[in-house]
Amino acid sequence: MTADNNQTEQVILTAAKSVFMKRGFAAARMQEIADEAGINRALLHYYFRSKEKLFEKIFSEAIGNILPGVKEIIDSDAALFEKIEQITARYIQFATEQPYLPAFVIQELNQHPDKIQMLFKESNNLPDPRKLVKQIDEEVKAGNIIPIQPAHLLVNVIALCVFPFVAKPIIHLVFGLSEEGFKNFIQERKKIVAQTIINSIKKH
Amino acid sequence: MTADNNQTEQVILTAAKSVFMKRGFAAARMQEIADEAGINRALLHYYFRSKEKLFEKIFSEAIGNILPGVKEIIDSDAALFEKIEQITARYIQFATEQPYLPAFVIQELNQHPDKIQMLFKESNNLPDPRKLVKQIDEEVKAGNIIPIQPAHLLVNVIALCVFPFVAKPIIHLVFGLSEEGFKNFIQERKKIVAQTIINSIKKH
DNA sequence: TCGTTGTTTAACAATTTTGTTAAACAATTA
DNA sequence: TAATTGTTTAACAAAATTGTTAAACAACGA
Repeated sequence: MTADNNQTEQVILTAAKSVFMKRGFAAARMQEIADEAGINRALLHYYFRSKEKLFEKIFSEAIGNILPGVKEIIDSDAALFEKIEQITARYIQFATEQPYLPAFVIQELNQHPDKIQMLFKESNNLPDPRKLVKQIDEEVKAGNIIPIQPAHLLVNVIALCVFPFVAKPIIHLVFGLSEEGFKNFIQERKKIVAQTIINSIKKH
Repeated sequence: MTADNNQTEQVILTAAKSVFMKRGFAAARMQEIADEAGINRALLHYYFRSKEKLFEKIFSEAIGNILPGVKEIIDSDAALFEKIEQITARYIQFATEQPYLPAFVIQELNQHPDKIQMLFKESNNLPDPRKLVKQIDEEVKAGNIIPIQPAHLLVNVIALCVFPFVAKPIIHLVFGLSEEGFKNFIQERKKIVAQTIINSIKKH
């Protein structure tokens, strides 16, 4: 042997993640994964029997990566505006580190909703929005924010965080941004998203 | 012959659009398109030589369908808040009628940015945001709205409109919505998105 | 009625992709 | 040093998919 068991397994997983996220399941090629891992296809199947199995591992890992952080914030005892700031900061930071991930998850989710929903449920980290929903409802009743349905507020938060990553090529195209310009744009959003959301629900 | 030239061509295009949008280019199968069109694969190639050619036709048609409307609003002389209301209403209406389209465009755009950007440019309907950008800058200078960079404001608008369609399966999952419930949720957003955006830039 | 055009059927070629296998080899461990 | 485990090579089997072709047929217009 050249490297130990665990090391190549990790190399393969890293390569597989990269290729699956760039291409999506259907367009991903085992050969490309092998190349990117610096090994051959035979060894790929030696470690992970099939493309499907490899994919499931990657996908589970990916969502296991996002969900706990969101769950933690949602369940915390922080005040609403604070939570919004935490969620946006965390989400944008995360997507900055793994820019292909949101589009990848969404893509596969749209193509095999049932299968993917299973993987989500199996992860046992699906955030339960009920506590946060209640918190929002109470802020509304207390008159601290304008009346808004919690579901819409939450979708607004996630939308503003995630969408720019998903629509990156369009943003490049429409605003004529360079790679550098896009990075800068994203950094700005760390402040702007929370501010936008909070302004939108503050009482005037 | 059974139907005239133009009729089957249209039937094929409709089927192809449906399949490409559900599956994306890589996962779409010529057989499925033929089935959905109620014809056979041979005839598919008789009309459109290859999968690629068929795809390009579908994609060009799809963007040719979105862009003019947005362009029209952007270039109009309406006041800013009015424009925001028009854009959101139009966008959500459009995505309601073609719910797979946003995810589809985004997916292909992420997978072949160069090729797809070409198709966008060829369409000659790429909205030029400069006029709207100027309008926003002026509203800021006039003190009518809080200071915000136009690019962020525009991205916010599109994000709030489009994201729910792209993330439909997640929304179903997290909020436990039925198909009916989702439709309802979208209808609510027609009002909420414009309101959210306008609140977020109004002076307090 | 004849020719044209659209259409189906069925078979098939070509290509791509996934997955398997056997043989040889390398490095580590007992 | 011998057994084990990881790894490569290369060839190949199997399946899926795209694209082509020839033959027959149906409908319509000239």
